[in-house]
Amino acid sequence: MGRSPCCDKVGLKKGPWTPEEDQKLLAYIEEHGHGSWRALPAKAGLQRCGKSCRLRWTNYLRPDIKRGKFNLQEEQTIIQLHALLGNRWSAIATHLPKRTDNEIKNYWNTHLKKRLAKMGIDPVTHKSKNDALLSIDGQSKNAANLSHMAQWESARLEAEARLVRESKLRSHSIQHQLSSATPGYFPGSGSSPGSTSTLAQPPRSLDVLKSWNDGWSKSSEGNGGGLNMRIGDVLESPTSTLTFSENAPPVMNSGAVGENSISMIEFVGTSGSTETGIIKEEGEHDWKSLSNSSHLPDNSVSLTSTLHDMTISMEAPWNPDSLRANCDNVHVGKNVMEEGFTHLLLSDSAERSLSDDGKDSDHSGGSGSGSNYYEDNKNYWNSILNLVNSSPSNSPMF
DNA sequence: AACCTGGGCAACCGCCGTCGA
DNA sequence: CTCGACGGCGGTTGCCCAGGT
Repeated sequence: MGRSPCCDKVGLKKGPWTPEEDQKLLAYIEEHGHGSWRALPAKAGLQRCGKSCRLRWTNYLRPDIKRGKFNLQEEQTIIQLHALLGNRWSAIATHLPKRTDNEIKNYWNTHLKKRLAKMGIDPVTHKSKNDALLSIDGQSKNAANLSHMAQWESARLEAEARLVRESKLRSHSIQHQLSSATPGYFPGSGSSPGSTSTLAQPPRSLDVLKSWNDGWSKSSEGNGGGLNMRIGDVLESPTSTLTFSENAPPVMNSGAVGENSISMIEFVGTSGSTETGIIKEEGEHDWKSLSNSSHLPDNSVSLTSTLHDMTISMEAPWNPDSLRANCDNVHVGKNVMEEGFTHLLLSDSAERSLSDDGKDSDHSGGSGSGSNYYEDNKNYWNSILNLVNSSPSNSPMF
């Protein structure tokens, strides 16, 4: 704070880069590596600030960047990871190694966000907007929301742990590469240094973990009873850390859980409501064609990503270490990635789409489709967990 | 042909976390 | 422990261009 902007210096150029500038930057980095970004412009003969050079390099000039249209799988990955991680573009970018966080962010803001909105899905919460209109009794609502929160955070914990592990691995491998490559740039290396944010980058934070712990610590002091958490706080910001009300501990079914421990969340579904959005958009050929080609009765495809209607069973205390170990044991097959994802996101969820008359079905009482819905939900989120637990390099989609 | 408008994207801005002196 | 330098991140801006009027 109070620090002067890096480009305050008079004479430094701003705005679009010229081919000559690109060439200078490229040539310098290829020869010397970027080293200190602040010192680079002078050495490379550029009238730019170091930050501008870094951005130009990471977002445009880097040789391992894949440009052009996002394919369907990339879109799905972005959507699902966004559901987990929120606007943490760099984290999302780690699963799309050839895409920059900036590119993903732009694509989200200009395409995917609008698409989800048109489908009736809140792009922030990834919930159907119809949810807000459904009225259910207070307790079940609280329970559902608590479950929502718990599952959400569980998935995010997994993702966070995954990032920790990946960054460690990357740091390790990069140390190896450093011995044989120019600093800061590894031309021709088989495995790219990753996206913008993956270059030996430590995870940004484990704020979720911390919050969870904090919340749980608080809860241990509380009555451990009701479902009184502040729903809005939890639900409205997938990117935020958790907020627990003073007297409203998250409810864990299990008995005592030690301080600083986290209870394992298990996806145990119940019947419940259906929240859907319907894709009926002209011109969304990829999505639409998929729906047509599969076993769908019509063009209606619902994209259900809710976390409702799950109950959680807190079975055993766990901690970040156990979580990490748990992640290590997860192996995701190619089929899961290729079929499960597409299927779950586009086809599977379509089976619970709304009817064309737009009338939402009433599932509050747990209709006969509830168990299927539960299965779908479980599979959906398991697939996301699989995604975040799979190494990008292992993923067949890359 | 000229003008308007909206979409897409590169780049900038400001804040934050980390690290070393 | 403090402070400054630095890099990274997410939000936002503004330019460019294509399509419409």
